[in-house]
Amino acid sequence: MAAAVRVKLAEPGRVVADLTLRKMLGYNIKRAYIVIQADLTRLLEPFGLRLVTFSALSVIVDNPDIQQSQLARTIAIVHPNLVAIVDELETRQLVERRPAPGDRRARVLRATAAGRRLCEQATRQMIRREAAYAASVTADQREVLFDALKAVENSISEER
Amino acid sequence: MAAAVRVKLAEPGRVVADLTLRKMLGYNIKRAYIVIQADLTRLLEPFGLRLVTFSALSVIVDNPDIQQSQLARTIAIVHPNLVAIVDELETRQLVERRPAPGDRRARVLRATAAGRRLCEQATRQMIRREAAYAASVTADQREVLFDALKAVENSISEER
DNA sequence: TATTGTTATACTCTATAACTATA
DNA sequence: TATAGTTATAGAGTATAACAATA
Repeated sequence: MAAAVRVKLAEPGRVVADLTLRKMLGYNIKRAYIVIQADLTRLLEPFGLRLVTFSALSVIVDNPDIQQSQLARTIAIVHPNLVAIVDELETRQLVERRPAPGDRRARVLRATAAGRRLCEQATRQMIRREAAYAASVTADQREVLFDALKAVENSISEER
Repeated sequence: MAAAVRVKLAEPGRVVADLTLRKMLGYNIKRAYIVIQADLTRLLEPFGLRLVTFSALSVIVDNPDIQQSQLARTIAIVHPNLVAIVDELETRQLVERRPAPGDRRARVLRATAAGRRLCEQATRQMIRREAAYAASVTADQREVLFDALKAVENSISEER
């Protein structure tokens, strides 16, 4: 006669696990994103930058005289939300809005010397922080990680 | 005599790139997370589930009689926010709140038959969708991706 | 008719403070 | 004194609609 199977319930102290979820990329990437995002947000705080303002500044530095609409598309935010971001950077005199030559609707963005300097400092810190993440994986793994993230991102984006 | 270097500006049509940002894990993971998250949210819509309600349901199914506080810690959300999530699942009769034996403060969560069924169906769809992502990377790359994400997540979490 | 920049607005997600009832 | 569940609330982040100016 078979003994009754006793289902193990969740008492305090019992190990509770998200085993099913951990098999899914969506869940793993969310968990990793949350901690990285919090970590980098903290890192940028002394510079008075948020992740989005840093991203915007970085792209402006790399692409002098970029239009706001181009910037919005590049960093994947809807254009109404970019206004406050550029306002913030402009108020701190890190970037300038100038009339776009040849299109009187548009305005082009250019980083000031102070903006370029701040961006450089922040970027240096970010790279250093990233190196700390990389310490937990090999160089090969890091490369695969980057390539796989982009491949997945593109495979989904291209569908719609 | 050297010709004056003409800086290429951002005209409409010019390729604008986030090259500096793309060297950073934080940026790549954010971009990938956004598209995956949107994709999976769409997938769960027909089930009447959001990503977080699906996560909660999945952990409850896997851990019968888990306490709310344990669940909150497991899926990394602060406990006040779990209340509405469990309310939602309970209203739809996917889970039940029961008094916790031995601790009259606590309540334990158990999935109903309907909850288990819905979770199973949703999980099957999620796994199928994940397989589509996996098609853009090799099996080896997928494994490295998962391991690297967890390694990075843990390397940051352990610091604080 | 479409696009650029803008304002206003709403909705989701996440975080904190504070309460109650128990331990 | 600390913990479990709860309520209320506030702050990010993100999305849509609608407008003026211009293409």
